[in-house]
Amino acid sequence: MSSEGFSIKARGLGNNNNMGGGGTGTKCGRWNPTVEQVKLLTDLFKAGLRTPSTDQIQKISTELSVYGKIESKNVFYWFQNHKARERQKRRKISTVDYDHRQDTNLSLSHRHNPCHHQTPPKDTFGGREEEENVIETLQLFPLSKVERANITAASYNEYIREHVNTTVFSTYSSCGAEMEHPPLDLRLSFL
Amino acid sequence: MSSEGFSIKARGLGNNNNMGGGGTGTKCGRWNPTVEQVKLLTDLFKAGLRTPSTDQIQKISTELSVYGKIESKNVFYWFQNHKARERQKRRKISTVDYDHRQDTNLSLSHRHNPCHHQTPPKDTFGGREEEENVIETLQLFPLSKVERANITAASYNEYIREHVNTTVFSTYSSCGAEMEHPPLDLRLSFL
DNA sequence: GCAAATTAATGATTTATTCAAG
DNA sequence: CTTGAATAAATCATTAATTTGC
Repeated sequence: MSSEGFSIKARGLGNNNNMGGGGTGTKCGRWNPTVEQVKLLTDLFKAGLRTPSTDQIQKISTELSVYGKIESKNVFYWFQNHKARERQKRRKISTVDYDHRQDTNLSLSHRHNPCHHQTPPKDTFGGREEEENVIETLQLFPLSKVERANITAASYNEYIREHVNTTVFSTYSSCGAEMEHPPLDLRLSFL
Repeated sequence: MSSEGFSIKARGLGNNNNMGGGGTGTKCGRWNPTVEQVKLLTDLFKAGLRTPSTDQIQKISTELSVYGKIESKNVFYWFQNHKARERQKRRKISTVDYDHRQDTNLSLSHRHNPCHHQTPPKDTFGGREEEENVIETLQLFPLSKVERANITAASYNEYIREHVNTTVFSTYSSCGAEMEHPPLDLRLSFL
């Protein structure tokens, strides 16, 4: 696998430098959203938009470019981060609710709620403080048709190639029913 | 309303469960798993166990019996249901997607296209917290119809790596936030 | 008041899970 | 059972806030 023209970002402190040093015009550091941009993005998020499609990202990006430099990826990342951090924020506060698997909270052990996994029905909506229920003008539209995404192996190869060059892990073991799972092993000892 | 109900649990160990413990007078209609039981079962499932053998079921059952009443069949059914419902959940989403999930036309580029798959956070099962109202598709006007090209964290990443370094336009037009914010509906009209 | 030093936010990447299709 | 796709979680890195000493 010959690496092509990708460069690996030096991780860890070490490389600092002052990109954009001169500060003249081209500041290549990172996107720095203007208040208008953030406002719009936030509104969209509040309206319920969580993971915009490429098309939407494109439109949003174009629209926001009026307020300043911006790229599609910035929009994409913004939603990823915002979504994750809102969730994270929530999680920190309410350590309750249902079982909330994972987390491996070491010291989280009680909660005797006869939880029922899967209570998917219409789910009791509207609880979590985020009540920004879609505004009337916002309509949920069933977009067009669909097709299954058929991605060729090409992309996967590239993906692998990228990672192989940076980190060698590919520890796909998947031998049998059990896989490694640190904290879990202890609990599975009885099997 | 201040019925409280759930308050933040101090990280104490507490431990209660055992409601009905030995099945004494408990609502013995059907098995009502305790959190510990669900936790372990979920962990096993996550670890890859999908269809435990009779032997495994027996062991699991025995192990879980310390947390409360349980029978082998409960374990058996749990796995059957969990597996089926996880799949069902996923399918449901895909079906819904039939309306909006456009997909990438992968036959377009030779390299790889960024694709994106929109998945509503209906991860109700054990864990993801789904708070905020999530909307799969947010459309103000029925204009968009054929969308393709989707994005994904990984692929977008590659995409960026491959094609980045371009489109660095400095469209600084408005340097500041001056201008009131029009109503949301108007501001989102571009979508 | 103003910068260097420190801390808080948050943009950008990487890694780990998960479900499904072949 | 292998591999494709798509996240969400975790982490890294840089910019804005702020604190602090002068």
